[in-house]
Amino acid sequence: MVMSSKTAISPRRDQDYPNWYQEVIKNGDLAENSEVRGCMIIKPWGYTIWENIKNELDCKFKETGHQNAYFPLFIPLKYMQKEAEHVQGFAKECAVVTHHRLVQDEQGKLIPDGKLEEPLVIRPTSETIIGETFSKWVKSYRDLPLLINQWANIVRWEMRTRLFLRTSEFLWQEGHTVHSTQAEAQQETLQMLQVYKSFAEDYLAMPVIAGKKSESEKFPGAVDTYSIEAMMQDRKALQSGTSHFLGQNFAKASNIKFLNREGAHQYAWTTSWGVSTRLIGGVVMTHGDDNGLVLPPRIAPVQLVILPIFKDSEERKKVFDYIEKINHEIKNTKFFNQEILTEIDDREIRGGEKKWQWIKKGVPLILEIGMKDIANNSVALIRRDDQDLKRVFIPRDKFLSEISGLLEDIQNKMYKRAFQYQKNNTRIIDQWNEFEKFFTPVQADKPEIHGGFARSLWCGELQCEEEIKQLNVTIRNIPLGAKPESGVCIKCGKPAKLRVIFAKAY
RNA sequence: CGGGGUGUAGCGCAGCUGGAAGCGCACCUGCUUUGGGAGCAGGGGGUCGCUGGUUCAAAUCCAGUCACCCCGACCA
Repeated sequence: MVMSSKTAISPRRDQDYPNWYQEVIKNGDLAENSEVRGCMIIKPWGYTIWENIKNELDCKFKETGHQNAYFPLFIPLKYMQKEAEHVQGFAKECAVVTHHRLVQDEQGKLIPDGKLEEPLVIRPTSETIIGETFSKWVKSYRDLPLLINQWANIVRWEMRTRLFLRTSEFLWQEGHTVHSTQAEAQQETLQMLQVYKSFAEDYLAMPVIAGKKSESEKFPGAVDTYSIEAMMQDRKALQSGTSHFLGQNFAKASNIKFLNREGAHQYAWTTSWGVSTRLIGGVVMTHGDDNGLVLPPRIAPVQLVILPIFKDSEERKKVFDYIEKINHEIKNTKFFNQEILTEIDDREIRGGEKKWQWIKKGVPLILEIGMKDIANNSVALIRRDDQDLKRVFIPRDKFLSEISGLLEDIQNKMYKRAFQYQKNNTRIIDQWNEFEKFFTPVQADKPEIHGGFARSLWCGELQCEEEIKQLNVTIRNIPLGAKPESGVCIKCGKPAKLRVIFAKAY
């Protein structure tokens, strides 16, 4: 079939970004919508990416002293009620279980029966039930710090959903820790934020801005919420991870108390932090191009795919012999101390289509091997991060000695490109009219890609924040480590010291 | 909950002035092809959302009902 457009994905990013996103996921075989409203089916290619993310993060959590545990999916209604702000924040999006069996009516239809005394809420997050548990585990300062992580699914009944970015059910990890002092809990909060930041940058090649959330954007029940914010290619911000200092709010709500060295009862200090399958959406929108997904080598399910090219069974045998040897030698080299993940695609599909499938799946390196290569003792290599997808013929031995470096180079270039994009679309703005113009599309009916991150001064008042929201722009965070400045608020003109990130967001 | 729209093959759709259920993609078989997305030939696949009504005859007309989508509201 002749493609009507030159790119593998249609529409292109500049034509219709949200639609492009959906198409990349479909063509990249990451996930699909399920029959269950708002829920997604994560397909093997997408799930392996999640497993890779999970494995790496899990190591980092353990390196920082955390242990995994598992808590119930069902939360008794009365637990939810314990922290006032928390209830308010989640009440509107809870799935509630009210019955515990099914019976058949006269027509043979199944109907719920056996009403529960107390309804159960499917966890939208686990602060409450973990808090209840921790109150039993923590008796003495000797029990602290308590550093727990859970890998789980959670449910938030969202009105509008988008694959990976916002679904009713999603996968995540939630860390929950208890500390004897405020300072230690605050340090933990920032430490895990840093773990997220370096993971996003080193593994996902996704540059992020770490900072503190404004009062209105905080996690319900938290004292302070911190986030990492990434810029997508439509220049909108994606909150990619959060870390919360919960103060003593949940300790008081769940009665987490301990005896200190002086023998006095004291409420503990807690934190929680999480990242989710949303990160995959972030990878798609940070690196994807008009030919589909582009995966950072460090989380790619397959780092190099080998495509055999032959005409008949005689050639087939020769090509496969050559390929097997090369594959074996590739496996003897390492990438970040791990065996390079290769796949020989021997499916009986025509070569061109096969290649494009891998391009759309974002595999970092594609190797084509045919009779020419055997004759020349070479390989044909395509780099996925090369916009033109040029085929380069290089000597076999040269390729083998360079493969690890090639993957590293792809990883680094992907980060640099994304970093440059973020930088190019971040502006210091100190005039309201410039701010307004920055965030207003030229075509009102069909907005083009516009805006970005505005670093502007803010007085700290909720009212200004609310007024700016009229533009669909919110404070993403207040970057950490910023030098104090004196100036005036972008909106009201009153004295301001905080330079914050304003952006449209997912 | 308001405003608009759509339900026909796995997906995307046509058919809608009533008269034998179709097209494209995907799938299967064969032959020819194979380093930028193959060609030809053949083939499989349907409770036309559901219920009722009008009619000799309903995917088509009418009524009801259910589901989903888009724009608001809500949420980030």
